[in-house]
Order: sequence, then structure tokens, then C-alpha cells
Amino acid sequence: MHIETANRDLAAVDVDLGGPVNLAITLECGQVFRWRKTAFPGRPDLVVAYEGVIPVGDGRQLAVIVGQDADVTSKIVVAYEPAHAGRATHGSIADSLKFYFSAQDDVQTIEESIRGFDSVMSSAVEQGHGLRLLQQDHWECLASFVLSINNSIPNITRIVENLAACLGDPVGLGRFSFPSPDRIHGQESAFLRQTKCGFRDRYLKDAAKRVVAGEVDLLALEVMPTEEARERLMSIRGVGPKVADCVLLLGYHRLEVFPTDVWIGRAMSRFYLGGRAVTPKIARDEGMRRFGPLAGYAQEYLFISIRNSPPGD
DNA sequence: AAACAGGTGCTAA
DNA sequence: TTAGCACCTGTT
Repeated sequence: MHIETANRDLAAVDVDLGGPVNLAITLECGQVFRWRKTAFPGRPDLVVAYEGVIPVGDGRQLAVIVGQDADVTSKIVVAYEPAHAGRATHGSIADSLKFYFSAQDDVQTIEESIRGFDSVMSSAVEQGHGLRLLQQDHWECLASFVLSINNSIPNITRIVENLAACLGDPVGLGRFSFPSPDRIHGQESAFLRQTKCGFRDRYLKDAAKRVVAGEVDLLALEVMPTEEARERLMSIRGVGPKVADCVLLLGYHRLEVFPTDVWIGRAMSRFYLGGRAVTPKIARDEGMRRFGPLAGYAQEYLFISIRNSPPGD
């Protein structure tokens, strides 16, 4: 398919993920920081649309617009600028999207299983229906969650976008790639501060340095046992238990991990630990024990649920 | 405009 | 082992 608009030439491809997807929930739940709400050009029927940047193989990135109609189905439509697609073909771009959106996850079954735990999770799944845990680029995920330390989602988004604009390459739609570790490692701290990353500049640089030096081999982590990979990630300054768990879940699709931030801590305390204040470690252990191999999805539903109705509301 | 939100590293008990 | 503090930016 082909779309002509006033100032750009877009190609479009339909993608079926084989199970429900809700783009708004998936792209705005805080697992990823590169997507913005937009209008899908020439397709007023696609009332939900987001513009972002995804990996398309060989370390290349491409700006895309993804859209869906008002219903939560398994179908999305993807548009991109062919001029920026490089060697990626129509078909390979569709495949890249299937991978990114974890088409291999049977989310229908996952939702049913987690619903079955109790009324808390049943309500949480209802609110998060169509959520998909993504499979993001390893480095972008690691860097993004280093930037998430003691920071809010709008702020993280702003910094990531600044980094791309300052140090990335054009990937279409006026967007820029997320800069590689060596690009970031080469920058002065004073320069990085311009992106508003604040005190996280040295953490970001340490992460970049360790990756460039091969001391943290992001590809090798793929085949490492989760606990070992976690320890390796935590050897980076600025990567503690929460950031490591986010990278394992969202960059390596280790669905058994249960990242525990203050919100999840509150949720676990309120719903499962008798309301008493608990350490993040206790909350995490309880989450992993309860939800086992589905802990990652459970965590995200819980996050959506607790943020919809915070304690003391 | 002062208070607040948010993980991690570091130092002190 | 853990408690308490500093770190930066943006919002209320």
C-alpha cells in the first residue's frame, strides 16, 4: 500500500500480531520512551496512532507510525518513509514489528491466566487489556532505564529525545536514531548535561564505556541465566536492582522478573502484604513467588492498575 | 515559591 | 545489614 501526503511519501503495511494489542496501553505504560501520539496520515479510520523509532535489523533504526482502529484487535497498520528504509524490505519491516511487539507471546492466554489469580489481578488485567511487553533494543533499553533513575516518565522521554536529536542519525519522519554507546561514550559530561540528564550523565557514560569496552557484552546477556545477567548489569554504576530488572524484562524479555519501583512496592504492600511498609526486595520476592513465569506481565498490569487508582485516592 | 517525586551510591551507624 | 542523605529537573 502507498500513501501520498502533502509533504512526504509513505509506504504502509498491515501487521497481524496474532493476539490482542492496545497501542495506547502498550506504548504509554512507561516501558518505552520513544512514542508520541499522532494522527495516521490519510487514514482517519485509524483513530489511535503513534509515531516512534524501532530497530529493523543490522543495528539500523527506522521511524514508523503505527495505528489501529477503535477496537482492540490483533491488527495494526504501519507506515514509514521508504527513502529511509535502507535494505529493509516491506516484509522485513513487518517482521521487525512482529518481533518488537512480541507477536510470539500468547497474550490472550497470558491475560486469562493472570485474571485467574484473584480479583485484584482480574481488575488489573481488565484495565491493561491489550498490553504487550515489547522487545526493545538492548542498548536503548539499558540507557533509557539508567536515565529513569529518580526521574519521571515525561522527563525521561524528553532526555531520550534530546539525546537522539543531538547524537542520532536521521531515520525518517523528522526523527533520529537512539545514539550508539560509542557515540555517547565520546561526549563530554558537560555536553550530555545539555540533554537535561542531570547527575545521570556519569551513569550513562559508565554504561556506554562498559559496553564499548566489552566488559558488559549485551549480546552475550541474551544466553546468560537471568540471575547472572542481572549481576553483570548491576556491575554498571547507576544500575541497581530496579534498573537491572527493567532491562531484563523489557530488553531481554525475561518474563519471570518483577521490577519493583515505588508504585509496585505500594501495590504489593496494599494488596498482598497486609498494608505494611516493605522493602523493595520483599515486594519483588513476593511478586516473583506469586506470579512465577508470568511475573513480568503481572507487574505491568499491576502498575497500570495502581496508577489508575493510587492509594489514598 | 517551597515542597515534592523518583532509584542508586556512598557513608555512617 | 541497613538508615539516611545527596543527586537534577520539572511540576504543583
